[in-house]
Amino acid sequence: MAPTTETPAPSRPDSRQLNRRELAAWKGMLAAHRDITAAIDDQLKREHDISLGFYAVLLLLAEAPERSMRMGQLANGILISHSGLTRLVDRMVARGLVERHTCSEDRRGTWARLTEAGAERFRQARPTHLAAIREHFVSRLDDDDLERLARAWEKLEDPGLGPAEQGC
Amino acid sequence: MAPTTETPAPSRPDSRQLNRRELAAWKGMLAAHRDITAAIDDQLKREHDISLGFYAVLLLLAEAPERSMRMGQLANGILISHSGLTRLVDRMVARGLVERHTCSEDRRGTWARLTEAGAERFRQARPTHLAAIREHFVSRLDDDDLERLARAWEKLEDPGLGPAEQGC
DNA sequence: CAATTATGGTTGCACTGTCAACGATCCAAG
DNA sequence: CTTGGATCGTTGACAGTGCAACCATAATTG
Repeated sequence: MAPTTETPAPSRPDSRQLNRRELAAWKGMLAAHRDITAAIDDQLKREHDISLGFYAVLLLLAEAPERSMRMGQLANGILISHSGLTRLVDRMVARGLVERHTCSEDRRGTWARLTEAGAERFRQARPTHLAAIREHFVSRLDDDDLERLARAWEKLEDPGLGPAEQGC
Repeated sequence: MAPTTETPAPSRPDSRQLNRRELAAWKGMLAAHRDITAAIDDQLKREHDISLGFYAVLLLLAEAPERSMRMGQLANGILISHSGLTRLVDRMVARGLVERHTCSEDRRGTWARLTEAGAERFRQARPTHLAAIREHFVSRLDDDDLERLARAWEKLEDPGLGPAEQGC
């Protein structure tokens, strides 16, 4: 049950300390995630005046039929709470990137639809977003690294949760 | 300049689209980070009534000489803004886990010191934190995975930034 | 020493997010 | 129908964060 121990003498009752390799793998992910997402967010803000949250919504809507999604779908898609999405969409509406319209079939529901300005903003921002992911992440790893990473993430997926579709 | 293209015909001017492997490696990191940190944060809150932010401060202080650090060091250590740290420490002081005391050498400066209650809380929470990292991350990967991950993170480190010591 | 500049930390404000409570609407059971 | 519960989205109260401005103190320089 404990096939791999690096420290020969686990003398302390400080059970389950992480060894150097485990620590590097763990802390490295935290640092990489923090640095890369911050860099991408900064760049989107500087060059296109939108946050990463805005971008996520633009992406999902741009790829959706009719450029529209129900609020709930959208919230699940970008993994944010319903109330969080309400306010995020509020801000995007205020900026003219998205518009709300209630649907006739289910009058509880609300559709969020990309405006033409929103679609245009997305077209402008997407190359920046892709280039930033390349610059800070993809281009620094070789194919083998990427393949291994992808497999590792699969092993980490929690079976309890659904697939949680999220945009790129 | 484009050594690896998976799609044979990059027909669109949609330059630099990510291929499937790249996308899986990237999105997987986002999902894994989100899920794991949320799980750890929840568990710390449930079992020890502290957030991950609290834990980071407890950890750094517990390992520091005199259980004390200057506010600035601490902010750098957990990678938060100075103002963010001020308020984080405010909350910890209010809960009796940390105390402030100005230092005599440089009277601009402030030390944050772990109280006995804070040290005790850390002793209680640490096994939970370590076990959670094992459960959600380390135990699902083999030694080879961990080694590859650790190497990958090194490749991603931005040389512009300092080493950014952070606790486990 | 005085004047200037740099540094450490806190505060005001805005932004972003969550949770719990709510109003509206739909649907299912009687 | 109508009543009772589920579902969809919004709102209020609040936690947490960053930025820029600020005060106090130190360090530098004339």
